[in-house]
Amino acid sequence: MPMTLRLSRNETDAAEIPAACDAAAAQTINGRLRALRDFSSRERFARNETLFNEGQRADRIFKIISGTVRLCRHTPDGRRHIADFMLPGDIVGFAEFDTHPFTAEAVTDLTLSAYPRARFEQWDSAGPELRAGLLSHLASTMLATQQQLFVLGCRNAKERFASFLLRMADRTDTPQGERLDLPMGRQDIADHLGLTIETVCRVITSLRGAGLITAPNTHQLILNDVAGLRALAEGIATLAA
Amino acid sequence: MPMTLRLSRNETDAAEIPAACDAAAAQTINGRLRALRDFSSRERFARNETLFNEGQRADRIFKIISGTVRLCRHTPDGRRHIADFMLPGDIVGFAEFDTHPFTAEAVTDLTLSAYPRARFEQWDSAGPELRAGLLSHLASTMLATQQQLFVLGCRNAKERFASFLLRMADRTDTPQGERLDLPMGRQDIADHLGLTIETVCRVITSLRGAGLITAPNTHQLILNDVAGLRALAEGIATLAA
DNA sequence: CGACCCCTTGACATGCATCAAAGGGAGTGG
DNA sequence: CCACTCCCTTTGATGCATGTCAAGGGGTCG
Repeated sequence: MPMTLRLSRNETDAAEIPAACDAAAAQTINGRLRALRDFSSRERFARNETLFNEGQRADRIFKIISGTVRLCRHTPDGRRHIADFMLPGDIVGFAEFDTHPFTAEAVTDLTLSAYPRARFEQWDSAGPELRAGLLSHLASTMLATQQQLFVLGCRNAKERFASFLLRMADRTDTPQGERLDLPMGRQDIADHLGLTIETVCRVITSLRGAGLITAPNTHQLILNDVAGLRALAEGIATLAA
Repeated sequence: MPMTLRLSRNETDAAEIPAACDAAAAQTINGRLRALRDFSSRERFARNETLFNEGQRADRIFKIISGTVRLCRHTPDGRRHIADFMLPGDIVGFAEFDTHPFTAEAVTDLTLSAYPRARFEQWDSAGPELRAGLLSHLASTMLATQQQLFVLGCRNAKERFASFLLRMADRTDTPQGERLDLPMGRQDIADHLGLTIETVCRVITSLRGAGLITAPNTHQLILNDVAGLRALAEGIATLAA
């Protein structure tokens, strides 16, 4: 979420509608990217490959087509923090200064489109819609980052994990009872939530014991009780078990 | 830092130079605010007064003239998280959507200028400079938020406090050996760093014991060894004591 | 079938929170 | 000017959530 834009489902969908490819559409972010199609390149990365490293020059904008990316930073002594995961439709690398503030790695096999940033930022042709779209996206990215800050600042392990699940379900439009895909491993989740892998495992066990979730397999969870999870995430409820 | 803009020292200073009040200056953020002078109001708040509450309509932009503001959120069960402190020169309320995502309270007695947001956002007259200025400020705000996320995600109490001190010293241009003003109380620092007030006190005691800092009084600290503090903050060094 | 990798669980350690109480410092009233 | 009071800070004693260390367990790929 930091330094990146996340497109709302609506806009992403709209971007796929050919009819939207007119002059007005070029004034949205996705419209602008579409206008740069001829300058873009489709690329693939294998699991755990690096898209770019922290400090590297940020001259391209990436739009995730399929797969998941993690944005992470490292401490000199080897600890890792995952600022956020980027899902299909998300855009990486737009809001940075000239260098990337984090490393981007493929969590799964990955397909993306890369656009030259310099062209994207030729503002001369940018209309008020694009400007509004950019500010609005920056604001929502900001909001998400601030939310995560709140989570790390105030909440315990179960609350953090519940927040994470709810956000993932929300981002992927997964309703209660459906299988929620978690493409990242436990260690990634732990590094995102400021916990250890063992604690994440224990929390999952505990939530499963409470009936809030079901775990068909390692990378899929079913949220049985979204309201309960929300109560847990908000700190309204505590888990007896 | 979240949802807010922080002006670099340079720009703040430039804003005070009358000669800068020409057409070009109206294309910077501070220039734009100055152009709205006639619509602005100077206001004062006493210590602990509330500027606005979370969820309240965000129709004004505030520029801190003197004093300190805390931006905070509360959990339903009473825990509090301070996203950031706003210092003189900082701007609050710019990057939000239509409602404030947090509560703003006066840490100390406070003077500020309030500007109508609607007028600020009449983009018709905005040139490329203002646009660049806005994006650049959003990006740096974002960077700071992400940095704080990293701190809360990866670091222990001493490291967090050292990071906090270094950032405060940096924001206030306080060099090593000079008194660093900490207008906020220990509880505020604790809520900002995701710690308890007792832990903050113990950390201070510990850093003082190590000679890294001196504490002339509660609201002033002297950083005796910025390099040492930086090593601590980065996780390179540990404190023996 | 075996090896590897990741996940899970258990036992133990510890950093920080919690609970409790004493120690300033600033403002107020005598 | 001093004493009182209130609020905040500091320190101490103890407990708990989470980290650390260690040992299986299960799925996947060759």
